[in-house]
Amino acid sequence: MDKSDTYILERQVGFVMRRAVQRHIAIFSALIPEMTPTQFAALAKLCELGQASQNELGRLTSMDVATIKGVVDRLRARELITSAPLESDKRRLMLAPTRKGRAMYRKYAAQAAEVSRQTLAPLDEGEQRQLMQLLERII
Amino acid sequence: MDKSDTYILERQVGFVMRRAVQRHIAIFSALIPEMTPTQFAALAKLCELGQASQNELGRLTSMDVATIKGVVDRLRARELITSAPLESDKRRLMLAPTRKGRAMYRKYAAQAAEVSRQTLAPLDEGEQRQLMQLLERII
DNA sequence: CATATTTTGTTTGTGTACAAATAGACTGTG
DNA sequence: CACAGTCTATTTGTACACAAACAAAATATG
Repeated sequence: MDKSDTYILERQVGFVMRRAVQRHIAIFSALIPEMTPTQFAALAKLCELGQASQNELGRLTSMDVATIKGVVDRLRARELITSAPLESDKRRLMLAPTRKGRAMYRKYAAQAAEVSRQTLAPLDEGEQRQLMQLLERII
Repeated sequence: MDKSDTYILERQVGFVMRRAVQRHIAIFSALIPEMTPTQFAALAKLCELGQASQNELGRLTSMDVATIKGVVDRLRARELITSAPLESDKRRLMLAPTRKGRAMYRKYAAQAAEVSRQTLAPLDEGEQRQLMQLLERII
């Protein structure tokens, strides 16, 4: 039995990425316990755009239709965003941040950047850039 | 408003890693539709160990107690593993792969390695090693 | 114009992932 | 021995994540 054809869980990208994501989420929820990374991503993107349909927002935040629906429902329940059917295209549900949602985004944007900083803290600046570039290429 | 203090979702490690994991899982389920990455990880580790308690297996595969329970339940339902309380310590639930479970692991170990290969395919060998090393340091 | 196709959103079902509460079994220390 | 603290497993509740099936609205194409 050659060692090279042994499957070693700890050396698989999927396993290592899953653990890195776990650590990232732990850092996020320590710094921003008020919402999840996913919710913040959706809110941030919607604040950046001003408004967007649910489908559009899902595509831009890499969430499928069922996932974005749940996230939007929870953000709306907390009155961070509003939703209304579009007159000119009744299929589409237009979303926009509320005043409260924009305030929430402004309040935590700096913290969210700090989450990224802490996640990457074990690496020096060059390594951080490298990691980001490599990750972007395997998306 | 300085561009440098703008929060850009696409440049956050968490977001990029989440997308990379999504792609990885898509590759995995295309190559191994029979089980999930998590289930395969637990089965692989258990085959490597021969046997382990549920708690131990959870720690070694980075799954918390509730998560590993669900995974174990599903693997047992498919008769890929067995479980039995340990005589010498009645708190512990000892797990072991069944013959069928070991066969399943052998059958898909090469495919699972191929999943890692395809996930990293956009990178050359040096870059692949680099990415793995950088990821391991932010765990 | 008529209808085939596409787009958007919803619903249902399954599978991670984690927090918090609970219960039973073990261990250590007085 | 007693019992406080720890360990293992279970349960409940919430939140992604995705597949598949569905309905309604819009668009394309003949």
